[in-house]
Amino acid sequence: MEGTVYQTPAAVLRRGQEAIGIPFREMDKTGRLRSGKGAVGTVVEESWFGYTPNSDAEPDFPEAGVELKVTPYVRNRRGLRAKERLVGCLINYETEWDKTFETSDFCRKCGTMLILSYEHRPDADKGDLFIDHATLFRFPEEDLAIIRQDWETIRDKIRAGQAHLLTEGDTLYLAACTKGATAATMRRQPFSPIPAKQRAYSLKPAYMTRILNEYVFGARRDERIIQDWRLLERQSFEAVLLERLRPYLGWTEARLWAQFGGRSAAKSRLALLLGRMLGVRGPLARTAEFQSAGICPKTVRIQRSSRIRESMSFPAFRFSQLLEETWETSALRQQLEPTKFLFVVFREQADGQYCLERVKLWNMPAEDLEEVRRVWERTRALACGGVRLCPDGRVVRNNLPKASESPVAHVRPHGRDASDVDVLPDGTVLPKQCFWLNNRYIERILQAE
DNA sequence: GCATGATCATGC
DNA sequence: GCATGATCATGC
Repeated sequence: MEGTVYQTPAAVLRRGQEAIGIPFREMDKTGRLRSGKGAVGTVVEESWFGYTPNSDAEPDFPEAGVELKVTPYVRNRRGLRAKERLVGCLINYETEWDKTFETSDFCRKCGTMLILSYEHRPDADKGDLFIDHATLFRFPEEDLAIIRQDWETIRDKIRAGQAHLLTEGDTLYLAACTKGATAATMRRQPFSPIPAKQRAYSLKPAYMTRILNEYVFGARRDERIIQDWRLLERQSFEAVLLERLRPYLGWTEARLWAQFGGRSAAKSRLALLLGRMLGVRGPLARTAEFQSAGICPKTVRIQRSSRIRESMSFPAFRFSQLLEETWETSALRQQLEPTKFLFVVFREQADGQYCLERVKLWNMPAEDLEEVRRVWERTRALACGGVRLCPDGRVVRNNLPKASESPVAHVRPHGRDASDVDVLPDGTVLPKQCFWLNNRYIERILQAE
């Protein structure tokens, strides 16, 4: 309470446990919820623990060495999912480059956290929500190995004078997310004159989802690709993946199926094979590492002509939803920015068979994400009465952004068929659409080394 | 050969 | 039944 000094982690935990089940309305002594100012996290800090919120590099309870995190989750038909990333502390470009992981601001601040979880229900009044679990959390060694590599990736980019090129997709669990009133909040960086966006250490939504499921709610552990985390002391996660796959490079699809047994005609069959090659029994996307890092496998077939025939689709959007979003909150940005894509590349041989050529872990560079943003903004602008439809033989042409108009992305239909439609605010009916990454763009990514 | 619109096949 | 990842088909 007011003035209470919590000396030990156990004392902080005890106070956290006492908060379970109390509606935020009852907890709130300063009327924050009523005024709409400040999130529930602030209410818990101020009214329940009795201290002033800070975002500096010290943990919230310095004597106990514990940082407090109040974090929401949502339930859907597929279970429980973190509602948002968990933000730690600001990244001080001027000082962090000179540290080790152990002495970093992130480690000092978030090495031990008290995680208070609550279910976010969109239609409920915030005051009715309440904390349901209090968990003292330290990163398990196997996660820490990946987080340390992530931290080093961020530090190395600062050292290389590339803080302005940081993006969430650079890393697996720990990310450098933009932070500030606007993304335009700029900071100086020590090794380049170019100003960089202010960023904070954060745990990605996908990793938070696993923390909640596995460590807070005690769900069954997900299958691991890497059994022995000590491997990660010497090699990056990517290097371990590549090493496991090396024996199968050059194999045809038929030979791979012969090796692993079974067969599938599914369009995702190449991704299935990838799971077998990595020695995973269940779906690859369900493994702890892929799940936590939000790695998105994409199979790519390169034709004899060196061309990739198909562009890469994303889930269909609805124009009504597009108009409600800002770029910062948009589904498209969320699908791209924190995501690592695992390209599984098969190349067509002279006999027409496709052979595994390589795999590549990739995330979209910041400047290309900006180009996607322009395409997104043009689409959004057109949605307000600007879409023109023009029947042409058996197809209906439109004026949405085309592949020929951007080096990176375009918009195209993506429904079950022509009867699978969406409606514009002005009542115009057109086939469901989605954003695509241009096949030319994917070719460029895979050509670059 | 390529861009664009249209549709397929699977898994949940 | 539907969303999703992936591929097909037409016309220039």
